[in-house]
Amino acid sequence: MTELPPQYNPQDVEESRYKWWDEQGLFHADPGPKRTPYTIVIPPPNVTGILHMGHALNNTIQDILIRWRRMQGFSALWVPGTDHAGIATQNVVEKALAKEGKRRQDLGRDAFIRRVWQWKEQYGNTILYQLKRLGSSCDWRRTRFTMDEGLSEAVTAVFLELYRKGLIYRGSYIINWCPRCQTALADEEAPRQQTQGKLYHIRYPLEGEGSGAKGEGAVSPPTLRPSPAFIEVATTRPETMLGDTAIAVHPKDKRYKALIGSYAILPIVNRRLPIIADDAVDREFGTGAVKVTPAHDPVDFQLGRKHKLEFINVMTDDARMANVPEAYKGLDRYDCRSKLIVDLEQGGFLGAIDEHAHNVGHCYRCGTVVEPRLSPQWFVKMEPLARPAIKAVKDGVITFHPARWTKVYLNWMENIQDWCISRQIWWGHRLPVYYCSKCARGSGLGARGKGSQLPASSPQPPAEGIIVSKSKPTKCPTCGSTDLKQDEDVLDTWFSSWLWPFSTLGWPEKTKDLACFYPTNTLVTAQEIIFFWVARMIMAGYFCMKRPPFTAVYIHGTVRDITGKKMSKSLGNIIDPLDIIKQYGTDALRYTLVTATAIGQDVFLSEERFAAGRNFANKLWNATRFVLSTARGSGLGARGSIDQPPVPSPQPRTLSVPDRWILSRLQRTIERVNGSLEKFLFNEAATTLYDFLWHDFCDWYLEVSKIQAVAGRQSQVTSNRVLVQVLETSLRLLHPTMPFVTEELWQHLTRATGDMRPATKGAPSSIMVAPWPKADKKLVDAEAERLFEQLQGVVTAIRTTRAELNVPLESRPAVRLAASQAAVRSFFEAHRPLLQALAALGTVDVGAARESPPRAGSRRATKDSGAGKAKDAAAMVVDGVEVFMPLAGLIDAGKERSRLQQRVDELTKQLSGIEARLKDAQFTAKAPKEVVDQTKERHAQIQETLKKFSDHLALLQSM
RNA sequence: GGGCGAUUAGCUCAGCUGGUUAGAGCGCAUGCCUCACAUGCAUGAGGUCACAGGUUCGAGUCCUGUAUCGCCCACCA
Repeated sequence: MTELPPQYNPQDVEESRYKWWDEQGLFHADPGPKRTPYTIVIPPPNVTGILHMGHALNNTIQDILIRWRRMQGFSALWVPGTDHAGIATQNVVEKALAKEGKRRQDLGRDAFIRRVWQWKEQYGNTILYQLKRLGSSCDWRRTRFTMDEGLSEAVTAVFLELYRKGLIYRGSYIINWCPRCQTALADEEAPRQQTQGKLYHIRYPLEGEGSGAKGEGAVSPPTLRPSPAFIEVATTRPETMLGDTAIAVHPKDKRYKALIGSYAILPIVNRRLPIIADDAVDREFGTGAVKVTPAHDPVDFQLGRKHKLEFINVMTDDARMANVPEAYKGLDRYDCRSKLIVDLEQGGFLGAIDEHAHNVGHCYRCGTVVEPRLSPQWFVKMEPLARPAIKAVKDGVITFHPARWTKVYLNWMENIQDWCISRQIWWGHRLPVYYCSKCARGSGLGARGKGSQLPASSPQPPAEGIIVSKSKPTKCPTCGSTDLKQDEDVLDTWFSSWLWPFSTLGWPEKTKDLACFYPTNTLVTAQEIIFFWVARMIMAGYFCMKRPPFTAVYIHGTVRDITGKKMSKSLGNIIDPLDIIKQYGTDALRYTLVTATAIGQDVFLSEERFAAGRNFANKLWNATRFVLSTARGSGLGARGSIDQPPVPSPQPRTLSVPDRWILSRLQRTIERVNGSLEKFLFNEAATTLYDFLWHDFCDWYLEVSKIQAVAGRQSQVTSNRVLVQVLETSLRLLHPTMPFVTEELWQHLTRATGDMRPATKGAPSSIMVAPWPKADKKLVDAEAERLFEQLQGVVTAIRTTRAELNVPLESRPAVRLAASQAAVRSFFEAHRPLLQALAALGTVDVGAARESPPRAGSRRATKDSGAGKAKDAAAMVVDGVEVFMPLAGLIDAGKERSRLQQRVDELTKQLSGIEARLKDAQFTAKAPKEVVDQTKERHAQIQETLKKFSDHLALLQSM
């Protein structure tokens, strides 16, 4: 056994230890009937991902759960993998291409896709390597990618099945369109920028109010003398008025109430526009009346659907006017705007023009103002899918932690919108949809974005010429034509990740893995993707598997910097987990992340906090060094001294009070850690162990053991056994949180003491598969805890006084202790050497408490002067003068008793009062039912509390 | 506008179903290189638990309101 260096250096152990775990196959889980499965699927990071603190927190939590369950004996499987992340990945590769001066169009679709795969092979596993640095114990043999063959098959299978059941349909949708790049943009690709614009007020004459307009197409050219009876609307984009098909007002708006249901006339075009009512209209803004252009505005689009309005597309791909009166045809959108302003002015339709700042989407690539645009897309009808997913959560089949997310989830699910699943990019799962050019001729289906005017909003019977098929059909089933083209679009990234919990286990094949590990147990993720991912997985789980994908969802907080901002590159406030690992070690990173976050609360991080984790690891390292050295010194090494694995309990009769105390504290720690982990209170589990190990074990027990070691052979051996047992057990408890340092120390400790053999023959001996500690109720020892606390109280009191009086260590003052309890007195007498050593004292006399403490010559009197009562106190002789000090711990025992007694008395009295009232027939007969119920409830409550207090009191009195 | 969260020591935060004297880490002060650890040990200072009401024998904890900060969603036509 090599000597451990006095400082823990994580760099020396982490990478090689991880490799060893992996080589030993410790991350692998086999499906089998022998053990209960416990499964987690990773939220697949983007292949383009670079590890950030969010990942670090997310994966640390998953790893804690999986390591904990693995040690508990579950067949614990953590499925890793990555997401193809359509747009993000395509962008990365496009950027690389741009450096060569090429665009993806220059390569063509197939070559570009090949290029993306190349990129993926080369860089796509970066994030997975980084997860390994975190210590994640994923089963890497099962690593999946959302565009794997198997997963792609799953995607197609689901699409086909949804289509067969009428849950997939084609319809129109508003997308962001860049007229310059000629491409559709995702919302995140069209960031909104504060822009100074103008708000134009336009007057629409009311029909039948004596204006020139008397109905559709009745007046042409537009009248130059509008009636004073008009409705005024406001817009920032006047050119879109050419596509208006309604005017909307708020249903409760008094100004317009009378107009609802009547019509206005669209100036210039002279179209009849119904005046409709909708809550979405803001009465305060502008004039309170809104022009509705369903084909050119997202909100208007929704209104258009809801009120079944006409959708008129008035622009071409490059944002020139089309489908409009001759005078405007072909004009650029801004030229059209200028011309319209002039024409409206001339026609007397123009009201005020106000300055107006608003947020406008701009193309992330060229900065052009994007144009919302109607476009044919594919949708999933969600409502039928949502029903079982709502029920599962309402029935508690799936639970959210913290519970408050349940409401958020249900609220969204109950108002669910259909899901637009088609994306106009190249990287992704291509839609299994084919068009027959012959059948589809003239319907415009093959051509995207040429001003489609079909506002389908519900499932439609399969249109002619559309074939949904697993692979390309040889000919059109309707007309027999062989001229078939696959849809150009790919599916939304989430369309593959919503299948993740079962597609990674082999679905649609019926695999052993699927039978064993599905449904999974816990899903760990952040709040941002509850809708995108969590909700959809639940729906897919019920649709495909008829069972929930998981039973618990743990939502952790967002990692923020110290000022509360989200960490992001552009803000420059990133703390890179890999830097922290390098500087402080992985365990420090994990410990700090976990302790920094209470359940579901956001995490605020500053770099200094990681030092605490590093220090803790180092503390453990040195505690183990000490325990090893004593084990060697007492001949405990080279096995034999400890007989039965895991670690036998030392013989109770040889145990001292401190031995019993630390063992008792250990049992409580085990229970607390278990309870915390069950409730997802990872911070509590970690700090419980920190407090126990640092303060109870190192600060007190370790020091005590040094003294016990010199007291005699027997106590030395016992003490060493206890040291080994407590430390070894604690390391196991801490392993899920701090895997590396615990494994390292556990290896040294078990090898030196020879007490740990693999549970299964032939299995590698690793803390990863060592049994999870169980609390031994027999070792819970309230008496020992009480007595040792007395000792701590005395030692602390003496140390405090010494510090205040500046008594140097070398001068070892004599002390007289006065204790009122006989048990405490005999304990002190038996542990005199302990007191002497821990408080650096000379002689220690123990006597009964006196009626009143002597005052003569005292420099420091007790503040408390409850004369006549026995006082627990200590008198220390400093420079020939006796200094008296109250013993806080001892006095409190008495104080607490009387306080408790008082409470018990109070409660008893109250209880009998309530009982009397409940027995009173008049009360129960006459009082309202709720009052009686309330009284009963109160009765039960007090009874429970009383019992708690009485038990505590009885315990105190028994000592 | 809708929803949610927070407000506890100088700083960053714990405090689960109400019940001993409200805790930790960092920082600060004092004394210690005590043979596991100076990434350490001992001791200490520092809190009207945002504010105002209420429920209760008892409130940091539960209820109502106010103020401030923050997040998510929708969005100013």
